[in-house]
Amino acid sequence: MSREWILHVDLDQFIAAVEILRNPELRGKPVVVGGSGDPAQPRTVAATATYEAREHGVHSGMPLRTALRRCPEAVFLPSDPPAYEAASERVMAVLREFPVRVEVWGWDEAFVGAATDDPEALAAELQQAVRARTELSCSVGIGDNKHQAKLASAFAKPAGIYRLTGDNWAEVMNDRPTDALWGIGARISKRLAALGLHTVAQLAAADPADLAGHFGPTNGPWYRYLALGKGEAEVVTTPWVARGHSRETTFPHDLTDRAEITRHVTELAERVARDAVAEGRQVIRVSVKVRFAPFLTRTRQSKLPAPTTDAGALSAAAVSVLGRFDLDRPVRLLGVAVDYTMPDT
DNA sequence: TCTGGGGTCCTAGGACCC
DNA sequence: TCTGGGGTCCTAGGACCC
Repeated sequence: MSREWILHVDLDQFIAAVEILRNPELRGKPVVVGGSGDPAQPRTVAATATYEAREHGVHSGMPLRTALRRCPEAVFLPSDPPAYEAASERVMAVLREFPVRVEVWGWDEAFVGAATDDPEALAAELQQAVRARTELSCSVGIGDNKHQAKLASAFAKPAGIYRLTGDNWAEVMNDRPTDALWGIGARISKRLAALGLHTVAQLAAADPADLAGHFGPTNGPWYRYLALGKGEAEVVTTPWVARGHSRETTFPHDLTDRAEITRHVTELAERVARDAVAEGRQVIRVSVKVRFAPFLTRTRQSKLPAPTTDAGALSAAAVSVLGRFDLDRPVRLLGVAVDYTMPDT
């Protein structure tokens, strides 16, 4: 008797795997990918590191200069988003050939909805097809909903299959810390711990009204739902409509000259305008982000009088918003973000 | 370890209006 | 008149995720 399952397909070491596919000599070596690939460049971090590099204490998010210190023999490669995008599309195309529903969740992940009486067999077929057609390895999690399937794929790594459902949720998850849940990070986990809620089981047993008082009417009760193993179970196959778009730059060295800062904001706004035109979207709000040295981030935003994609109008708006900052400290990052008008609203 | 870039969603507070 | 309450819009910031 077949029923609905949610599978989470997670490509293993995706970025590194794509790089190794292009250059097989990298296989088995410590490889670090990030930025322009120059480990001497300050303020650049690793997007990913292979297991061989991780053995030296290198991990994603680590500054490249630190990675170089820890693993001088590592191969440093520049990040190449178009290559990852192309590889990702090949994988998603393989998944779509099955009689399933596919919801793409970033470059290296997808949720798959399927009616089957043997989800493990389907998972194995997906893995084999992806490997045969793209030479990429993936892990597959099986669940009643996206939350369970997502956690399950992490337990399946590398290249495995794992089932996490209401049947084994408590047994597998109850004693884990709250940040094991998908949607609870270090900050919330710490605040929960301060309330005496350290484990998933403790959070599941907490009073929803109490949680609402501490974390808001939506978030508080939602954290408890996560701890109970609940989650979204609908696989949406229609393409995602982006809410907005942004461009930002961290400068290798701080900016102090006002004219130079204004010039960079103008350029970022023009890039965002080109992106909006390319995506065929109208802009309704413009935000400017300034990160001051050493690491203080501030944003200012402004709703436009009317939707537009005009580069001149967007840069003028961004520069006007920039004028509301006190630029009395060195600047390490500038960003321009826009919100799009949404169809049917 | 001196901390990227690109997203999404939620919350809180003030303005404004009735 | 010195003062209520609700609804909505806008802004700034925080948290999370890949």
